[in-house]
Amino acid sequence: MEGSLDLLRLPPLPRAFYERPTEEVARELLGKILLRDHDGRPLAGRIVEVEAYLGAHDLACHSARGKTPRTAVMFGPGGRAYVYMIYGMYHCLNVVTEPEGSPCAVLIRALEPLVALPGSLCGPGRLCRTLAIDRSLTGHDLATPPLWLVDSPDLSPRGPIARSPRIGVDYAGEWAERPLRFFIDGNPWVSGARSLKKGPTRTL
DNA sequence: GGTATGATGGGC
DNA sequence: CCCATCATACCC
Repeated sequence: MEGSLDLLRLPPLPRAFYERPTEEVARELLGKILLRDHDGRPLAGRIVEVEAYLGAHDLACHSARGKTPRTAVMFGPGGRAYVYMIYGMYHCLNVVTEPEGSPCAVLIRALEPLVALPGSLCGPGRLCRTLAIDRSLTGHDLATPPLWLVDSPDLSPRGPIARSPRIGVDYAGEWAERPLRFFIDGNPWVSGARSLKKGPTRTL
């Protein structure tokens, strides 16, 4: 945990970072660092895999079915957390993007651990379990503890970025094929290395 | 290497 | 009924 104290001092990403086109934010989130203060334990990981969800027209995006209590946070300003429960057992962490009224988000799919951790950060469900992230954090401002994002040019090498279709959204018609999953090519912490079909992949 | 399936709960 | 998932079981 020696390095964690330095991480805690890094300035958070400003709201303006998130209130831009979602695909741009998704790409630039690769390499950024997610910090979690859980009961005083500092946890940290570097983002290596994300998916962009482009709003009401994107049939894979939860906001495509309109504004509901669950998805309301996506309709608000950028830079807040949207956490939902999936399959009754897991949670997924999203970062709300674009200005108020444009209900878009970026799903955080995998992190590379930066400190010793009690579990895996590979996969959206596992990373939420390991970092103790659940729906109580929906609406949380991701510029403040206990869950926040920072940039560290020295600690955040990005490597070659690749893109592919998103995972688990086959029901979304044409939107299922759009290459809106972004990941650091070759990074061992990227999910889907086992039996998941990743679809066509290309480097940027 | 691969595919199949159950767990489990809230949203619509 | 639907899942933006994971772990386990079983079969090549």
